[in-house]
Amino acid sequence: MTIGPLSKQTGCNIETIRYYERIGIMPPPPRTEGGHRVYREEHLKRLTFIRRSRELGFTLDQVRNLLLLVDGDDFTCDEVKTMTLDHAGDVHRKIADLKKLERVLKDMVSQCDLGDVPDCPVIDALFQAKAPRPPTPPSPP
Amino acid sequence: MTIGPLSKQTGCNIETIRYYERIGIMPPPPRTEGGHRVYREEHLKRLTFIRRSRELGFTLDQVRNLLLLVDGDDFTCDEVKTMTLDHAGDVHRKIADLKKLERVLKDMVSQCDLGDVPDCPVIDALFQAKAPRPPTPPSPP
DNA sequence: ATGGGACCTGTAGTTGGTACAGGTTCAAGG
DNA sequence: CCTTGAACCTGTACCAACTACAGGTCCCAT
Repeated sequence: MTIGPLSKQTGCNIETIRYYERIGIMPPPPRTEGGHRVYREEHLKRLTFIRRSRELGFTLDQVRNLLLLVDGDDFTCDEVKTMTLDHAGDVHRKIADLKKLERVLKDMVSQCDLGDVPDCPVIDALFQAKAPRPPTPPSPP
Repeated sequence: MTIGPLSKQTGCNIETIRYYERIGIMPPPPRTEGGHRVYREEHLKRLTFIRRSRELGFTLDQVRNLLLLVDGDDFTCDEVKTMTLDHAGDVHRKIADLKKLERVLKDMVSQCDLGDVPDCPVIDALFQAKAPRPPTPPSPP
């Protein structure tokens, strides 16, 4: 299998495959006389693993670690589980952050819908450092 | 105000401020005889705007557009609202994607907890291209 | 033998900054 | 007035994770 078919089967760009080889995450495959890369089943498996991990949001560094575990046959399921849970935690935090963001964006826009506002409330909000609406006005003195 | 105080007041790195100037998103401020940048209130306002927009996840390109609207005094609140809603949509989609991701990661890990499994289910799942559990069989058309 | 598609290497660009190195200026204390 | 050292200057290189060429070579079907 040359690089084209491998690309098609994995959905991974040709340039990306060569990139993965350059950074040492894919092993350099044997070549034809003329220098074309020739891949076999094992490469397909490995690249699938990498792509799938990337899709799941693991960084290339994390993928490298996962591959180390896979390559040495001494890995414990527990190490893998820990890495995955760590990553799940990251994802969870990112979701929370984005939800806050969405809240703020929608709050800003909702000001636009009140009609009868003088300036653009979104722009106004952007000119404020932090806290577009002050966190509930100070309780009556 | 020199760049140091501006940095402190906005929470924006000095190098980042100079970077913003280089890419033309902050105007080049006047200088002292010796070449030090001297900022005034208007720069503080603008940089605050940029930082706040970035915190809310607008790309620098989007910020550039927002600033164009702000700079020309002919902007309509509606344009701003549209941009913000577009961005909110992006954020919404990202949240949905990440939730799916979290689901998959947790599902993989939960296989580990069933005890009595032969190999590492996470690694096994990663070797599968897409759909660790096939997505509910094709519904009839 | 030839045409053209697939492949090769190497370099540069993307986004949004950060990190130096190596040199200059400013302002306060002596 | 002079010295010191903090703050500032420019320019370049680096990060992730690719992508996009340019300019050249190879493979194989006709």
